Amino acid sequence: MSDMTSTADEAIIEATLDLLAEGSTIETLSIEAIAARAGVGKATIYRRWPGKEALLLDALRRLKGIVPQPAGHSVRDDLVQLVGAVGRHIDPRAAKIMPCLVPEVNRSPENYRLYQTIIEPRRHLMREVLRRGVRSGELRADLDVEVAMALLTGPMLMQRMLRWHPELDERVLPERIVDGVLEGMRPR
Amino acid sequence: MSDMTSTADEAIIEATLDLLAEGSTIETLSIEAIAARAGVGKATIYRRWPGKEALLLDALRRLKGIVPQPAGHSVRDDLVQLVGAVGRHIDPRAAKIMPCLVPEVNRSPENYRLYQTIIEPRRHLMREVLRRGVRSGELRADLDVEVAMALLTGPMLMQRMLRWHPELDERVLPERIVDGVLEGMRPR
DNA sequence: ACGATACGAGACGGTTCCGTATCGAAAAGA
DNA sequence: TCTTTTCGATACGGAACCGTCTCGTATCGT
Repeated sequence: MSDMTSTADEAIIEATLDLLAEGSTIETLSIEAIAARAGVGKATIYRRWPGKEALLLDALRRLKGIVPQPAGHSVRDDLVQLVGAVGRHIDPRAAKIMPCLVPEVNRSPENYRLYQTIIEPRRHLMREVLRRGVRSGELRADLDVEVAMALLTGPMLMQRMLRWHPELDERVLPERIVDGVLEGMRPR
Repeated sequence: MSDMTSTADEAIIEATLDLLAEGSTIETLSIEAIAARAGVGKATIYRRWPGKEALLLDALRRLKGIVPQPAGHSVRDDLVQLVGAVGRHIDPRAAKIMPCLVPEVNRSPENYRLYQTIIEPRRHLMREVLRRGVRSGELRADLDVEVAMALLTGPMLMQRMLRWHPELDERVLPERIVDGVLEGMRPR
C-alpha cells in the first residue's frame, strides 16, 4: 500500500473504540474480540502493544477532544462555551465510553493522576476566565474559584454521564447552569 | 444457632459487598470468589439466587441509606443537609461501590429506570424544599426548580464519585455549594 | 436418638480468553 | 525477479469461572 501509516494500527484502535461504544466494559473487552472485529490476527496486536492496558491508553488518547478556546467577549459567554464543552468530545462514541472509565479512575492512584492530567488544561482555562471576571468586576470579588468551578462543571458532567435529571434538556443546559450560578437563587 | 435469620445469607451478601468495595468490578466479581470469601459452597449461593444479577440486586439494596428528613427551619439549612446526603450512604463501602454502577446505569434502560426509582424519593424531598423557599420568598419567584436541583446535587455527586476537584474539602462542601448557588457569582 | 435437611467442599465438563508459536500467502525491498 | 518481512489465521496449553452434582458432615425438629 502507498498509505504509509499502518492500516492495521488504525483498524485495531477503531475496533477497540467500536466495541467499547457498543457496550463492552473494559474487563469484558478481549484481545480476541478486538482482533476479530479488526480483521487482524491476535499476534498483530501483541506485536504492537504489550497488552490490553497499553492498547486502551492509545485508543482513549484518540478520543480526547481539542481544548476549546474561549472567545473572550463576556465572561458569561465564555463560561457558557466552556460548560458546554464539559464531557463533550469530538468522537460521538466518547459519550458511551466515558462512563465506563469512572470505576477505573477510582481504582488506582495512577489512573486518577492520569485522569487529572487530561482534564487539567480545561480546568485551567475555566479558572482563568473566572479570575478575569473577578478582575473586571463581572464576578464578585470574594469568589471562591475552586468552588465556582465545581458549581459550573458538576451539573453538566452529571447530566452527560448519567442523565441524572431526566427532565433536563441537555442542549440549553449550559446556558441555564451559567445563568443560574451567576444570578443565584435568592431574590435580588 | 438461636440466631434464626440465615447466617449464610448474611455472609454471602457481606462477602459480595466486601469484594466490590475492595475493587472488584461487577463483571470481575465471580460467584466462586464470593463463595470462597463467605466460607460457603457455591451451591448454597445458587440455592438462594438464580444468578449473579439477582444476588447483586439484593446486596445493593442493603446499601441504600435512609431518606433524610429535613429539619424545616430555614430553606438554606435544609438544603445544606440534603446536599450533604447526596451520594452518602449508611455503609462506608458504598463510596467505593457506587462508581462501579455508573456504567451499568447507562447500559440498559431497565437499569436506568431502577436507578431513577431509587433516587426519586430524595429528589422529591429537595424539590419540596425548593418550592417552599419560593413560596416563603427565601428563593426567587421565577426559580427553575429542576435546574436548581442539578446545580445543587451535581457538584456534590461529582466530588463524591471521582474527586473531580482535588483541592475541595468534602466536609465543608455542602455549605459552600448551597451558599454559592444561593448568592450567585455576580456582585450584589 | 434418629431421620430429614441444609451445609462446606470440591470434582466435573464446558466455555472463554490469555499469550505464544507456526505456517502459507501477500507485500516490500533489492 | 528473488529474498525478506509482515500479515491473517489458527492451533495450542494454561487459567479462570460457569452452573451442576455428589459427597460426607453438622444441625435441627420431634
